[in-house]
Amino acid sequence: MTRSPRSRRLGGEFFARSAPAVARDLLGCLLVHQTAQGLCSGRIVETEAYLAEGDPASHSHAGRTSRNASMFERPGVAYVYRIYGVHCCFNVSTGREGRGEAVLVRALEPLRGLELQRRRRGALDPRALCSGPGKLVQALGLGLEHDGRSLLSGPLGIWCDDHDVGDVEITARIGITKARDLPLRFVVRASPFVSRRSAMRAR
DNA sequence: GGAATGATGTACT
DNA sequence: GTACATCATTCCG
Repeated sequence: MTRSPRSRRLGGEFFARSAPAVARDLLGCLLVHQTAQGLCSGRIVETEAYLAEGDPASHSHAGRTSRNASMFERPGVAYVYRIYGVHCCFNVSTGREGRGEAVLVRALEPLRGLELQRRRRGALDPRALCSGPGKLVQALGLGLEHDGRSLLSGPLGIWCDDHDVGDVEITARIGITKARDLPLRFVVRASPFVSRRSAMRAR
């Protein structure tokens, strides 16, 4: 696997596009988090788009609330929420400010800070470190305190190094009960680091 | 005030 | 494949 020497931080214009476009283009980009413990990063291999309209599965579907407020923030702001009382999921707001769109990052290929990531998650196979939305949040040291923080500057950000991800598979989203049929999940087909659950379900 | 519900992960059969 | 931990948010009365 090659790494380009040049990488650039994604700016507001990248996230200002529609959620599906952002979700697709985030594949291959690097999610990076710098803490006092060290720097951790991973290459994004699985995302899901959640829309502002016509998407009952989106947290913004019923309008703006205190929980989902970050989805309505300027594009490039983190939306982090707790799920099942146990885990947290990491999203980025997209589209026009106030619209209520976001992209959920579901899986990473761990890159830098592997030791620290293992410590946070327990001694594990690299494929088990970030292969799920709750896992990657834990591995990178993210949490609810990052909700509402901008990714455009500061210790948490997304970088692009023009890595070629190859074939992208587009499927239905995982783990939702509404709008199960919308093709809004984007997966790097060749990656062994994606979440394991299948999008295919009998209906 | 009370109850239902999850964009999950892990362990176990 | 199924069971369940665990709690903030949301919705209803």
